[in-house]
Amino acid sequence: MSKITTPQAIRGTQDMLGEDALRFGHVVETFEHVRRLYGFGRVEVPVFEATAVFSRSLGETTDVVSKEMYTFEDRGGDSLTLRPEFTAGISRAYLTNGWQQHAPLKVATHGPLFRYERPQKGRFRQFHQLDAEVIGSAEPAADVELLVFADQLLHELGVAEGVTLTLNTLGDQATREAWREALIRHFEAHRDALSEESVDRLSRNPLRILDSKDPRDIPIAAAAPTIDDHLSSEAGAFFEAVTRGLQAAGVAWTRNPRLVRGLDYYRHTAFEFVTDRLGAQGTVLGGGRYDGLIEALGGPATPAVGWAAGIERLAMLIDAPAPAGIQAAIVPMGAAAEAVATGLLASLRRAGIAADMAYRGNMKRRMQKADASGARFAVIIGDDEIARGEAAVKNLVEGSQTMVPLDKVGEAVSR
RNA sequence: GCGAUCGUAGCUCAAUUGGUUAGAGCGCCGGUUUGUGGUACCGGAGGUUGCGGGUUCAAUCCCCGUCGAUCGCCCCA
Repeated sequence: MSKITTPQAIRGTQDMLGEDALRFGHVVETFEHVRRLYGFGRVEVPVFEATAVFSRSLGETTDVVSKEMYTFEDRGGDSLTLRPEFTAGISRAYLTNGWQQHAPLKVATHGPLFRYERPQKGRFRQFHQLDAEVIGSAEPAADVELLVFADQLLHELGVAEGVTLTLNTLGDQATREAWREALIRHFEAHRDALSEESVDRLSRNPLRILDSKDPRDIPIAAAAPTIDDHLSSEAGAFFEAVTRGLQAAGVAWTRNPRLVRGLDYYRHTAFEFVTDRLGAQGTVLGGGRYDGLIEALGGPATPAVGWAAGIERLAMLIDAPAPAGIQAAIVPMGAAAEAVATGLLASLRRAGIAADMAYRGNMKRRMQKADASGARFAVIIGDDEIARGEAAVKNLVEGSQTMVPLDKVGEAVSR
């Protein structure tokens, strides 16, 4: 007889219980609350899509597509991919459902995402994000609203301290191309002094040299031409409008001219809320304007802007939420009392009172569980109480105990 | 894909330069107390030291491999 080996969890997945689950839930609940304040409707999209949804939006040749997506064939031979981000799926839904009629569409969602990466601090293969998008508006006011939303979320989570909003503009298409060419010229001139990785980046993704961590690259990146030298007047005015909006709303920010996005469809605003409290994974919320994406999916030119935030990373930064606790724990003694207690438990819960009862155990055991559950009251029912139509209600905080008619227990434990 | 560190009870950790029966706290179960929790005391269950191989009279400890975890690099939509 061979021993059955327990299958292990997949690398980079997490199981959460207790405090971890509380933290996660608190982040999500706070997001749901704030998103309503800003008039963002809830949107639900599938966890998997045709691979083309993501490969078109990311560019077919990138490492990201070839190595870092969970892609597989279904039984019909179609290539499917577990979503590595929200934006592409929401954009696809926008097109295939005719949501243009709702433009500008303000939507928010949260849920699991999947990337085939080596796990490290704050980085998992199945991870979870909050997401907010405004699709169909080219106004800088949309960028401002999303940024103020993000800022309020971080404040309500209590993590704004030590988190800074770093902001940049990538300009319009002409700006971006001119800047890119100037950067390549600059780095090409210093090719010999760059790190091996950055020489490689030079041909693959030159903008990324700007945020290299290698000490050899940092002075060269610091001396690189900035986008401001190439900013068209329209793009400059757009950025100006965004920063004025932030000023008016009282949101603090700092300019990071080296904040970039690798993909061509990003235009204008790019931003990241960063902290130094999470090791190498300092970005807690990031996003920007992606005016070119929906066209890349075969749709009409559609301006859009959005952000996403890692739930796990936010959960690591917040203070531990207090466990919920319950109002009343029912402690029956004997079979007759259990029947009465089952009825009382149901009526308390139907009245909106959080109550619980152990499945089994003697009185001592049940009292211990009542205490451990954080209940404020224990409702003790034995044969004596049943005979009198009463229950003994014990205040577990103060230790005092009174007899209460069964139909008044709800009031007694609501104080 | 690469590098560093680490795998001992359900959890957090001990165990002398390699040494004979691998310990403690917490948790769990029971008792002191068959109708009263939190504090206290007593007892109990629970281990192939991740797995496989090697060196040795002897391996939790040293060596090799493998699996896993953590942190970092790469990447970051």
